[in-house]
Amino acid sequence: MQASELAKSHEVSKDTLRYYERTGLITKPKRTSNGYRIYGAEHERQLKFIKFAQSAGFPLSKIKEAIPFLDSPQPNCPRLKAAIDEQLHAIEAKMEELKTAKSTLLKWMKHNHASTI
Amino acid sequence: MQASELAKSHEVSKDTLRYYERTGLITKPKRTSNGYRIYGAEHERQLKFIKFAQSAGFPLSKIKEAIPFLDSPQPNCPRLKAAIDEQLHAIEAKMEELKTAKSTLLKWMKHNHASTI
DNA sequence: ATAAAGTATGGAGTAAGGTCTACAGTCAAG
DNA sequence: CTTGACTGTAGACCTTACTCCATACTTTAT
Repeated sequence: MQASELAKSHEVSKDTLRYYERTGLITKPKRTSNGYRIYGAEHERQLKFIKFAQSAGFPLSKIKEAIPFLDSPQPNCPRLKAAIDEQLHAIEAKMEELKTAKSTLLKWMKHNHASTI
Repeated sequence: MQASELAKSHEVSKDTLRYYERTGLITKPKRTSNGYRIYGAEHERQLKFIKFAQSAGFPLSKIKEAIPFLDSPQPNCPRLKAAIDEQLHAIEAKMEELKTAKSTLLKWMKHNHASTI
């Protein structure tokens, strides 16, 4: 698979693919004799994971740490488990924050002036 | 009130105060004869508002637009109301996203490998 | 054969929200 | 009167996650 095909099917730009490669988020693809990158199923898995993890709020730096475990031989990696756990807590915290923000906005909406804050 | 007092009491750095002033987020404070800034209750209100609005997810650019209405003579500003409404929707959307991310993480936690994604 | 489209490279630029540096004037204490 | 803490300035730098640029080679289509 060439760059543009992978890019299109995963809704990223070719630049982003190169960026992910540079920063070690995805593994370096093999090249054709002319130097063109050849991507495979491995890269699709990685991209899928990256997109999910991003939507779950992980920064790329954290995602990068997890990538090696993606096709890990040991399925019950405790480090990965810990990372997930940590992120679950982060998500809960963020949801609490949003709830608070929401109720403050609602209160403010009613009174409609800053002293409510 | 001098810079460091305001900075400390509102948990921002003096640099941030200067940054906010430069970018028009807070009003320019008067100066003593030697050039030192003198902050007042006005600035405290502004900082309080900025911090709240940030926690509600507003970017500084949006916050800046709202600052003039903070002590607005018209209490029912429709533009402000619209902005709040918009942000409320953004918050709801974000919460939905988080819920999805959370349930995916939980599923993943059970199966504990990437194919779950 | 030639042009359009695809790929490659290193490096610069962007946006947001600060943070830091270097240099200088000012004020309170010993 | 000097030392140290505080204040000021302009402007460079930081982090994150890209995005764009100039330039150049290859492949595909007409």
